[in-house]
Amino acid sequence: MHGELGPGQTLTLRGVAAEFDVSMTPAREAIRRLSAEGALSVSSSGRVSAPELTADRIEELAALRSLIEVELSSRALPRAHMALIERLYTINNRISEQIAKHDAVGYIRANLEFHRTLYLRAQAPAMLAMAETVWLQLGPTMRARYGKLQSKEAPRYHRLIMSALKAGDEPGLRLAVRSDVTQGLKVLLA
Amino acid sequence: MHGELGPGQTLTLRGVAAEFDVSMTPAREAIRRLSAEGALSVSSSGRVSAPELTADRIEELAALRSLIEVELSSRALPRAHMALIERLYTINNRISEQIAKHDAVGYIRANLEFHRTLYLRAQAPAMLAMAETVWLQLGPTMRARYGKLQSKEAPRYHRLIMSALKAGDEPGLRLAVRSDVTQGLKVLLA
DNA sequence: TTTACTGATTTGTGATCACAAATGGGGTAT
DNA sequence: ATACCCCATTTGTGATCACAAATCAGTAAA
Repeated sequence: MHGELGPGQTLTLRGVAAEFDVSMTPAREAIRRLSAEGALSVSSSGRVSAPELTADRIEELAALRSLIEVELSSRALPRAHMALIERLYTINNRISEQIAKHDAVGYIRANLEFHRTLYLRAQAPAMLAMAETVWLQLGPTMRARYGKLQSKEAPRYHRLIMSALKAGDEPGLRLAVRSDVTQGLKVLLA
Repeated sequence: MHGELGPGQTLTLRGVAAEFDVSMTPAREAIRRLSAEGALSVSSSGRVSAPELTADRIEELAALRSLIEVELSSRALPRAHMALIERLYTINNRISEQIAKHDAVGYIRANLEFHRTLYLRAQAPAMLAMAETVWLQLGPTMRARYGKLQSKEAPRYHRLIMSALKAGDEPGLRLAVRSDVTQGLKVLLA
């Protein structure tokens, strides 16, 4: 999810088992679970690797993000009080720090935390799980793109999201979230 | 997905292994994979069962169905030619037959085939997989409800879906699909 | 009748192993 | 230089096992 694996990077059962100092059995379960969510792809011979997404699939996943996350933000809006918005500001500053450090994994992690913090307020665990499944699938690709990008500014639409939250402006919030996702898509397809 | 398991019904590794005449290992992988998708829930002690959904969660899953399936139908519309629509008619008749036979599992299966046939045309595998994950989670609950319902008529909105397809009417199609899902939700919460 | 306890049984977990298939590299022939 | 082939090694799969925890039934006490 955080882009610790690049697209196409392969994993072996014994490798993962050794890395976490367990036997093959738990490693196998973890890998199979991630494959079931589409986070890892298995070749016909059973070998597992981080997925290399086609442009079509990236577009699909971005469309899913948009559908689900707009709904999540909309459901979070009535429950969003000031403490939450301040927390979002803090996280947003952390995002800028990670960008300054050129830390791709840190950037992705902080960016997702921004979104998750907002969506947790929606009290919609099934939807949040769906959104996270999508993030999981996009992780390796995001890392590959953001790793190459130098000196990107902090996500422009995050400020719009926060001010729409503060104003209780639902249409504005929906638009801001959709724009943020779309902007992310543009980066991935650039 | 088809409601062969009722809500709360428990599964054991050794039970599934014996049922399919394999060892515990493949049974475990299958069960863990289904748990990862939310199709089975695991208790804190690791025991697995078909999920018993709360009303809140059912509403969430129905909202997800609506979001994703409306989008899928919309993407399928430009590619839907006459042969597809005729196929939908055939499946819809099969649905009526299953209702007449009071076969809950057969009804669910045919109903999902109707939707899947349409959505396959969208050429959006990631979205379809998401929709199927939702169906998977709703399976046991649907069976429990439809099993009790006697003499239900065939889904009213399927005809609307087909005529909107024939007319190339996108807003009408979106509305018809949303109505069909909403109608299904009403049955589940009744 | 209900509650509490206890021992037999069931059950998930992690580990290990044998085996077949796939992979990858080095050498040979064209 | 390229394509092909062959063999050592890696890798996933399914099976089995030991063990601890949880579950369940049956009994006894209140």
